Amino acid sequence: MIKSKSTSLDVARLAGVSQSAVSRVFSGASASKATATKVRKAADALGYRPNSLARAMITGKSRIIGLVVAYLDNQFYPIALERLSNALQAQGYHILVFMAANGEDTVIKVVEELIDYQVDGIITASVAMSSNLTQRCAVAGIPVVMFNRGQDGSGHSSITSANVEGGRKIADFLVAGGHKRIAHIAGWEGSSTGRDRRRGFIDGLADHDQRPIAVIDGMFDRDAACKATRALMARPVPPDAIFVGNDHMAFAVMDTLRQELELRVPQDVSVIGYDDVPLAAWAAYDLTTVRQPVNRMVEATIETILAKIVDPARPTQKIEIDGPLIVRGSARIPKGWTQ
Amino acid sequence: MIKSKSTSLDVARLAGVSQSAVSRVFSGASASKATATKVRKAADALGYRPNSLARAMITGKSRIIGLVVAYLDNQFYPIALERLSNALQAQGYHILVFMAANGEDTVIKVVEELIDYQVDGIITASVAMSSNLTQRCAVAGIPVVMFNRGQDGSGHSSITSANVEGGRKIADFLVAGGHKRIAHIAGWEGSSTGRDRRRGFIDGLADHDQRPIAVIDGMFDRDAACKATRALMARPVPPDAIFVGNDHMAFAVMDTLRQELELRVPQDVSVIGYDDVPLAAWAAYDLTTVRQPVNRMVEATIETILAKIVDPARPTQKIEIDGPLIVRGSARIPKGWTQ
DNA sequence: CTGAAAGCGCTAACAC
DNA sequence: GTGTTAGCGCTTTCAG
Repeated sequence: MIKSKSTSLDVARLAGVSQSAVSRVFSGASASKATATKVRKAADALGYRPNSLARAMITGKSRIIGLVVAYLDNQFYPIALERLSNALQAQGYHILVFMAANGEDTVIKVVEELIDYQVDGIITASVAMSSNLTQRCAVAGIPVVMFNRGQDGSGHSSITSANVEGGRKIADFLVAGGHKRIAHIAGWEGSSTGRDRRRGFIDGLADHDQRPIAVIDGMFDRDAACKATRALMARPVPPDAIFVGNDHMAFAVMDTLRQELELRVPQDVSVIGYDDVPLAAWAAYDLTTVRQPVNRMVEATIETILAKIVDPARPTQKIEIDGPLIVRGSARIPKGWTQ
Repeated sequence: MIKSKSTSLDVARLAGVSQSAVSRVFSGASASKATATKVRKAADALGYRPNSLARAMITGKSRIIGLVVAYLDNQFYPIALERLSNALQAQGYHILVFMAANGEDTVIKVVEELIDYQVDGIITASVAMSSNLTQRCAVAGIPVVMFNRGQDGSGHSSITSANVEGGRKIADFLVAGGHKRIAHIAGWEGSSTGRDRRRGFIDGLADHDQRPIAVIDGMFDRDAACKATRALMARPVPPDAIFVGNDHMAFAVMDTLRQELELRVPQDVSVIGYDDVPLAAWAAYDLTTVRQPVNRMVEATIETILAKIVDPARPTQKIEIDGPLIVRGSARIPKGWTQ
C-alpha cells in the first residue's frame, strides 16, 4: 500500500541506483535493460510518477497549450475544443483553457497568465490580439495561432475556412434560386470572418448584378439576430432570402421567422447559415449552410503550432480551408441544382 | 524595448536589491514601500513576470484544476465549463481540460497525467472513477469533486441536481395531464443521474398507480434515442407521452417523432426532457423539462473543491440542488396547472 | 525589513 | 552505461 508522494530519489534508493538513472529511465534516455527493470519495479512499488512541473522547468517545455476562447454557447467552439483537446492529448500536450469574453482587458490579463505558466503555445479561438500582446508573446517566445479568425499583419499564423469563397457560394445559390430581394445579417463587423463572408457575399451578388437590399450586423449574437430579423421583415419590401453570418444566429432567425412572424421557411423566406454545426443537420432546423471543416481546421491548427514550437524560426502561415455548401431544406433549391 | 524573458535575479540587479526582495514584492510578503517601488519599476522595465511553474514547485500549489469531461456535444457541458472556468479564473485558478470518452482506460491515463501536473484538484463531469483511481488521488493528496454525477462510497464529493425529485415531478405532471401510456427513454443505466431520474420517475408513477409501458436505455446518445423512439412508436400500443432522460436526447426524440413519423408534439405524443439547456427554450423545440441550475451547481462545485484544497481534512460532501419543472409546449399542460 | 543560503524535483552535461 | 555535479526560477527559513 502506497502512503504518499515519492520522488525520483526515493525510487533510486529503493532500486539501488543513482537518481539520474531513474530520470533517464523515465525520460526515455539511454539506460540498460537491467537498470530499467529495477527502476520500473521500484517505481511501481512506490507509485512514483515524475513531476511534470519540475521537468517543465528544466526543459523549458511545459507541454501545455493555452487556449483562449470567447464563448462556448455557439456549438462550433465546444466541438472544436473537443477535437483540439483530443488531438493534442494524443501528442502528449494538454490544454489550459481561458475564457475571454471579448474585451481587450480580459484578453491581456489572460495572455499574461498564460505566459506565466510557460505555455509552449497559444491558440486563440475567435479572439483578436493587440499588437502589444503579440509583442509580449514574441518576447516570451510563445507561438500563437489564431483559430477561425485572421488578422493581417499580426505576425501570427491563422487557420480559417475560405470565408470569402463561402460568401460567394451562397450568393450564387440564392441568385440561382431566383431570389430578388436578398438581405444579409452579417457576422460581427469587428471580426475577419464576419467581414470576409460579407465581402464574398456582396461581391458574389454583384457578379449577378444584384446587391443586398439590406445588411445588418448581427454581432454573432442571438438577440441581435432576432432583432435584425424583425427589422428586416418590417420593411415595406421585406427580403425573400436572408444569409445569416453563422449558424448560431441563423437558428435565432428561423425561430423568429417561424414562431413570432408565422412565416414559412423556405416558402416565404429562404435562410442560409455558415458553419454547419451538428444542430444544422437536425430536423428541426434542417439548415442550408456552408461547412467549416472542423476536423481539417483542427489538424492544420495543431500541425502549425507544433511545428512552430519545434522550430520557432518557421514562418507565419495563413491557412484557408475550403468548405462546401451543404444544401438542406431551409432555402429554396434552384431547379436542376446538382453540385 | 524588451528583448527576452527575464528572471527575478535580473530584476533584483536592476533595482539594486536582493533576489529575495523581488520575490517578496511579487508574492505579497512584507516589503517596504521603498523597495516595492524600486522593484516594480525595474520589473516593468524588463517586462518581468514571475514564473508560475517555479512558484508551484516550491509552494506545492499549482493553482491548476484538472477538469475531466466525457463529451462536449451535449450543450449542458460546454455551458458548465464556461461558468466553471470563469469562476475559477476569478479566484486565480485555471483549468487544464482533459477529454475522456467513457472508457476506464482513458480515464486512468488522464487522471495520472493530471496528477503528474500536480493539479490542486480534479473536477470530473459525467465521468466515473474506479476505486483504484480514487486511491491514487488520495495518495497524491488531490481532492476530487464529481459534477453532475454521484458515486456512493467513492469517497469523493459530488454535486448533482435532485434527480430523484426531478423524475417524480415529471411523473406527477404527466399523470396530471391525463396520460395513460407513458414511456421512458432513460439516461445511461451506468450513470447515477440516469438511474436516479428513472427511479424517481417510476416511483412517482407508482404513487398514481401507474407504471411505464416501456423503459429503454438511451445511453445519453442521439442515435440510441432515435432508435428507441422508433421502437416505442412501432409497438401495438404506442405511448402517449415520453419522458426522455436528458434534453440532448429529447431533441432527437422530437426530431424523429415530427420529421420521420410525422406525429405532432404534444398533440400526438408529449415529450419531456431534463437539464433545461438553452436550446430547450428555443422555439423550434420549446421543450418542457426539469432545470438543472447550472449556476448554483457550479458555485457549489467551486466552493467544495476550494474548501478541500485549503483544508484537506474537510469531510466529503454530497450536495443535491433542487431544480424546477419548466413548463413549455412539448407536453400537454394539465387543466388548471398553476405551479 | 532585508540579504544570504538552502533547496523544490528534476534534466543535462560531464567524467568515469 | 552510470554516477556526480550543477543548476532551472522561485519561496522560505535564518541571521542581521
